[in-house]
Amino acid sequence: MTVALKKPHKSARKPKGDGHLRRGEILAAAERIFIAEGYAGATIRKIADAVGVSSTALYMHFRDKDQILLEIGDDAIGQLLAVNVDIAHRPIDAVERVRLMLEAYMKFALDNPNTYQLVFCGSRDVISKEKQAATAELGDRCFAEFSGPIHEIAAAGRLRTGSGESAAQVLWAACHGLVALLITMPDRNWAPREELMKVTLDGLLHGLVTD
Amino acid sequence: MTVALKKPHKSARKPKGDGHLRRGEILAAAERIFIAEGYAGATIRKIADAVGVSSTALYMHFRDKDQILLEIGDDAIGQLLAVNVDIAHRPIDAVERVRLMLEAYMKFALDNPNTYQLVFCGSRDVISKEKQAATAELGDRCFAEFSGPIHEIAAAGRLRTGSGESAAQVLWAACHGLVALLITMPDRNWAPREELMKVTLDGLLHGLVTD
DNA sequence: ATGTCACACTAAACGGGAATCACCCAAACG
DNA sequence: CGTTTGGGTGATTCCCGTTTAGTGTGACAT
Repeated sequence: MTVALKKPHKSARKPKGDGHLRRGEILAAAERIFIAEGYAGATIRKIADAVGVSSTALYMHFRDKDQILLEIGDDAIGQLLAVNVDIAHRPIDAVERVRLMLEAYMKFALDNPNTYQLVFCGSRDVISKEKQAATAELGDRCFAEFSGPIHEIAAAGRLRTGSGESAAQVLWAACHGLVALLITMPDRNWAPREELMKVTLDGLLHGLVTD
Repeated sequence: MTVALKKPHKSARKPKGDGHLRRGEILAAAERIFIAEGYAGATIRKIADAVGVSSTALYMHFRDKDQILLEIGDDAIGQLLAVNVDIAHRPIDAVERVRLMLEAYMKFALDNPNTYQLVFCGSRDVISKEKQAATAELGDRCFAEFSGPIHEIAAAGRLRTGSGESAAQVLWAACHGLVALLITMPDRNWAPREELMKVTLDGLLHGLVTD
């Protein structure tokens, strides 16, 4: 057809993404918007607009909105896992490794509040369970890395109370609670964050572990 | 009144609610649905249907959906506050009062997971800040009641580290974290709940308070 | 060159959410 | 009676995620 000669491309269409390039663009735009505006703010249409593509196009590359955001969450947990693995290999006391991991965890949460909420506060309302398979698996590995040094402590008979497993869960939960509250209620009269983190870690580690 | 003798008016309309009776009906229906199906499940239309009234009618009695649910949340916090006040007046050691309050808090959360999430995990996405005035105030009083015995402990010089305020915040956060995780990730391999709660309380209290 | 095939993409629509609009009806009051 | 008024309503608006049906284009076989 002569059409191509008359007008180069009257369509405002984006050129085809070579390979799976488009998928990456979508993820990048989605992450940017999600980080800035949270779950509800990151709508399919907004993401599509940012990429310069129709909203329908997102469904070529992702099953649904949750899959996009969960993939972002997976990335984030992946980073966390890497940090934990790194700390796990350091030749320092197990208690110190535990402390470093928890500090990194809380720092991550406070630096990425929306992503943290998505992954760790995702109510059953918002994201259905089946979709979280990959995320949950990464989370498990993250927790396993964290449990390592704690089981060392337990094996050394340094645990004052409870099993290694419950100690690990309790430590995680305490840190989760702190950052979750700081994130969801930022306007309360909180003591300085560093002090809260320190009191949490010092208090619990001193309470759970004999030296 | 002859009204009652006349025909019951073929209109499918509900008879006028005397006083603000209708408002209570709406709250009751909303609470039932919300407890069973969570925030997203409790839609305006569903609540209206349950009451037997058009969805528009809800806006006669409430500014918007969030006001309905927040009122339910306020009720719940009110109960929590009452429990805390009761415990606060018991003639027992301050540490024991703290422990009882936190146990009651966690029991409340686990017994009312949806309500707990609404009030204490409500992301900024879901419920805008301004609307939470009453809820926040009740929460403050609840926390103040909880802080009382902790400041007693601090004043007695029994605090191992940090201020009374930070100790109170950390204790609250740790318990919040535990129940929040139990609620949002019920399928993980948790240690028994009683053990987790015990380890959290024993650990932190032992770590923070000298005896 | 030419058919035709597959794919990346689109516009339009659907169903369902919250919220609003313009009305309406019956009771109460004078 | 007429008027007011407060508790209602159905239709509508706007936005959401998602689906459907169709389209332009590049690649490849002929």
